[in-house]
Amino acid sequence: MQINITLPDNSIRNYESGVTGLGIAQSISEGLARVALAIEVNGNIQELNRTITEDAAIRIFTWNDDEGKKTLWHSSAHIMAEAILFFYADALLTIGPPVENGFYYDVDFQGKAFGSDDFEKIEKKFLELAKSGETFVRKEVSKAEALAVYAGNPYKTELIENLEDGSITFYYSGNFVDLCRGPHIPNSNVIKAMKVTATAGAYWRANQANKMLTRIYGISFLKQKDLDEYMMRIEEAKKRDHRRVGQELELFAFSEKVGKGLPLWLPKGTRLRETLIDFLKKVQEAYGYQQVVTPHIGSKQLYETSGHWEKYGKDSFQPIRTPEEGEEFMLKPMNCPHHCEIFASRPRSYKELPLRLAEFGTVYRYEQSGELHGLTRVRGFTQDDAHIFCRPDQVKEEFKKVIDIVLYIFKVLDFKEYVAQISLRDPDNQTKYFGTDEQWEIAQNAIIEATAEKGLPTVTELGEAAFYGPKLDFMVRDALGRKWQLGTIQVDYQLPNRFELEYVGNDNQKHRPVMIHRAPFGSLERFIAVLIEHTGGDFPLWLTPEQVVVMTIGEKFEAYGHEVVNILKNNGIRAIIDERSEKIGKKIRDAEVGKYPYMLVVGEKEMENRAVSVRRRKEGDLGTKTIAEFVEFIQAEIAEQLK
RNA sequence: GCCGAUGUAGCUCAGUUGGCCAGAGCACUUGAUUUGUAAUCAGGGGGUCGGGGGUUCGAAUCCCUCCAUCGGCUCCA
Repeated sequence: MQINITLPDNSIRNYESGVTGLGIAQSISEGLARVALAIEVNGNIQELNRTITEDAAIRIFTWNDDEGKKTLWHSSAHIMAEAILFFYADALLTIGPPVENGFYYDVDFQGKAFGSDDFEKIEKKFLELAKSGETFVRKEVSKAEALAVYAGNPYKTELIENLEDGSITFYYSGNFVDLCRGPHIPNSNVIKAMKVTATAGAYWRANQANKMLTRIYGISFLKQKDLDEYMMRIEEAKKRDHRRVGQELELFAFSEKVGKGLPLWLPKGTRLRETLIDFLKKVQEAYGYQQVVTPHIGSKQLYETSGHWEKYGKDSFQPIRTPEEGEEFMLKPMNCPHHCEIFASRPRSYKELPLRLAEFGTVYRYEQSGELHGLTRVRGFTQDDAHIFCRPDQVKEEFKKVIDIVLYIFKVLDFKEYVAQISLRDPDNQTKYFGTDEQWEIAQNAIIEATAEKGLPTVTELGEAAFYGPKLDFMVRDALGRKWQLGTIQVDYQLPNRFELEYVGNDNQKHRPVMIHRAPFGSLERFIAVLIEHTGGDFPLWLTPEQVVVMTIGEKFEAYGHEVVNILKNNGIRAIIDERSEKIGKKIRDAEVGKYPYMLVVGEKEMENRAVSVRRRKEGDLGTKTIAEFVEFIQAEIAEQLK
């Protein structure tokens, strides 16, 4: 019998019923057959060696497709598990999926230690097994059979019990068998390079109450060269790590004496911070925001009113007490309750809405010690926070304006690789949220509509909402590909209720405002960390801590050098002088390494002509300009960046 | 918080079959040099070897414990 196979280009080919994916690949080209890893048949990804007996639309996947990589890595997880069992026969296997960069297998070593010493022997065994040319053979088994095979393994038993009888499959490869849905690559011998990259603890089923397993991460490739390139990329990325660059450029530091997770901002880092703050203040002023300032602590009662105490009391620094009266105060974990009280400080009219209160508010949160990470996860940080109090009918419009601010900021900073994520509540677990279904419905729709009307591409995540409302988060990746949340915009009907906020409408009746929480950077600390990693510390001219280094040729020109610096400073340009008795080559090298954008060399001929020799970092000598020309030149460049 | 790893000068790192006063480069400092577009030369200071405890005639090196950091997990208002 003949069947019709539809290829991705919509062309149709005829095959004998029972043809395999590999057969189809071979009929298209031998080259394709050699690199084919998996096939999609009517939407289901499966092995190339499975037969196809009816008309189908297919796609063949290779290393160049995510599906191909995933299949290869999934198969690699099996081979790694086989290698692990070779050395640790008693180890209990659990799950071994592919991930973004490679794969892992979670193993219960039953008390035996597995450490970095094991990496090499696993890699060696892995390559040996791969080379032996194992095929992956699929077998359907009954639930009873499956349970019998895994009688001694509570993890697999638990997995099997949650599966439908009749849908359970095992995969045999070499001497190894694993409960697995598949699919797998045709033959393990295509894998030529593999590395065990890390081990980590991981809770069974991601639940802290369960036993901690040993997660072994690995990555595999079809070519040794690809592995080498991958390792090189990781090394390059590490050079951009904000913790390293921040130390090298003297932006911030940590001190054990001060406490972990509490960054100290050094002068240059502070200058960067202040520049960002000034920039954002100007933008926000243009959008009708008003700056406010509130204290770093607030009475515990404030947070009982807001609900934060109930929800996050355990995750906060514990309240501090006044010595005489025993009043309890909390280090503020949020600015919003304070801002609610500013709203409530006098009667409000509908005419003053939307009221937009902004504050660069420093907050303190208890983060688990193992979770602290450079500037991206700290215990004390400053939010570029603001709260918009508005009428319910203004929510969508205000939300759109905030999106405009975020997108403008990202544009100026040349941030392109972000993901806008709509975080909605978990429909299966609504008890962890405050508020009525109706309010959630309205708020969620406002966000969905606002992003749609702005044409902002978004992804939607259920269960990621705040306890008081849904939000739109802007996610970015750091140098090593880890995801972090930066900006956030959140709609909140709860806090105005809890603080009984009211305004008088044009009907002379009292009404409840809606709040929008928003922070385009999220936290300055995290934002700067990501900025450092995206730029490698090579900040845009307008933002960099010191824009110009004036370097003197000899001590005769020091007075002139200082004069140049003063003129630059008077024109709002951040400049310093290097008047060490070093050769000009040394000064230039230090400035290049220190990432100062402009170097101005001043010597005899410059002094005579009231000029400077301009050198742009990474580009080299740009020739001579008068001081006035240079001021105009650099100001034009800065203005262009802020457009 | 949990699992694993790491911790030698301000920074990057040498230094294990346990054994001379613990080393280098950069940085810092002093002196000489006054320099023309990516590293001038010579001297000097600086380390409770993360903290504490133990084993030993003897510990940076072996053991225990605490702390910090790193990679994950969990969490993230």
